[in-house]
Amino acid sequence: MPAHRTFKDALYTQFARIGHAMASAKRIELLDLLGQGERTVEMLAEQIATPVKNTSAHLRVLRHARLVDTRREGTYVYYRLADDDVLRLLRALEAVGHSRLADVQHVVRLYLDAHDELEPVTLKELRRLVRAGDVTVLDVRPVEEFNAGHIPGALSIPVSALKRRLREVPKSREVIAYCRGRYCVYSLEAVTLLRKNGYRARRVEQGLPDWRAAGLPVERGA
Amino acid sequence: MPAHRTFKDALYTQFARIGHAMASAKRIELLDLLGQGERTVEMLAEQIATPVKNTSAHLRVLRHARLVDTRREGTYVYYRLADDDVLRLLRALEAVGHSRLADVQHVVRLYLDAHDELEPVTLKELRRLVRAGDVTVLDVRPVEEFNAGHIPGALSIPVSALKRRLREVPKSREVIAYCRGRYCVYSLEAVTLLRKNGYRARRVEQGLPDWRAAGLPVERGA
DNA sequence: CGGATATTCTATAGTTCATTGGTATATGTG
DNA sequence: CACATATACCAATGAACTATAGAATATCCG
Repeated sequence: MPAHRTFKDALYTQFARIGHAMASAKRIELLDLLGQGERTVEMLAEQIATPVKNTSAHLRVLRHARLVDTRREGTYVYYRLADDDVLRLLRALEAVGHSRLADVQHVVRLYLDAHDELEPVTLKELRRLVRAGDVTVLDVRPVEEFNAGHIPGALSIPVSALKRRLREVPKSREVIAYCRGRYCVYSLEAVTLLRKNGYRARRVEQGLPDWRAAGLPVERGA
Repeated sequence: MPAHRTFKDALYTQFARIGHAMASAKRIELLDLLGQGERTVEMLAEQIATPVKNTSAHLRVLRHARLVDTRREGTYVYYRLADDDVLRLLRALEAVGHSRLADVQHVVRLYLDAHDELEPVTLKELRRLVRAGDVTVLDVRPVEEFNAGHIPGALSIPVSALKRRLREVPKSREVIAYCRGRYCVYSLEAVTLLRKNGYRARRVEQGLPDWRAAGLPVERGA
């Protein structure tokens, strides 16, 4: 076998390891969650609705492919994406899936677009609206995620509490809700609820990880 | 099971199909080759040193994931990347691999960097040099690839014929050799040969697909 | 139409992977 | 130090995948 063949095989085998790490639905979901910020195994297991044991095994595969890193704090192990390249890779994967796989479009249309007649707000537009200051930006993710980082000036009301805390949202201005990203349903539910109660409301198509990746400022804490 | 779980499972399963398509060394190599331009099954089989039968099977997986499309011409079937998003995905994968996998760095260093003491030329720099017009740009890929698209003004001498046709390269100016991309060894061999014969020569780190992807002009034909 | 070429489909054996039960390790607490 | 908690490792099983041989299809050419 010629030397350059050995080289190529070795090289592409390494790249294939990464492909393999992303060849499972649960693992992609894990990466997507970790795009939000670091999480413990337990939190991840709950969010992907999978036993801790399996989650741990999947995380091991991801760690082996060097897509995630860990940090220990007491008895908890926190996982996070290894670096920004990984998020870019994930987004590239989703872009291909979204544009090429008819099934993705079908699934998304079924669950998201159906409830979302109004054109969603783009990041660019959101940024402009935030600067102009004449909208209420509503972060509907769980409070911990809000605290870990959010769009400056955003109001935090998790979607689970929105109905109860509706009075905190001023009715005079348009509400722009955001959550984790393109495939997150929280902001969708929020917009549906708000409109039902007479608000003008739209959702942002992308999420906080994209806002951060675009180099826009992120605020921390309550 | 809650509805949103069904949705997520369906969605991430679709994305995992793409991951799976990229979970094999041969398939990534195929994608990399197709990044150069369209190819028949036979050509691809030869280049990845794999029986046509197996190559066809791998291509089927790629087609199923909608990463490649085909076109028939007589008895030949030409494969090509489905769209530019796929090339971006491939590059994102390589970027992660390159930055995160120690093995990749090791392999690359062994075969490429060792011969390449001089800093390789970046695309941006190459563009400037081309405009200034004081270098010879040398395309060392096979003639068919050159004809399918090349950097305007480039001289075409496949690396296999370079030794024999050395006199066609003017010695007065620096030579910048390019080929398929970061992991292509042609330009490396060319630079080694040129230097041995008293030329000032460097290689471009990226390749024609990257040049094209950057929106720079491509010339066709001989 | 018949033969030749390029490619794909079908079937199968060998291999790899996800899942899961059992067990081990690491850290904190009393 | 014993014990509880969170996580990781090991092993066995069944499912899924790869490589490959043989048959089938599609197209061209005369």
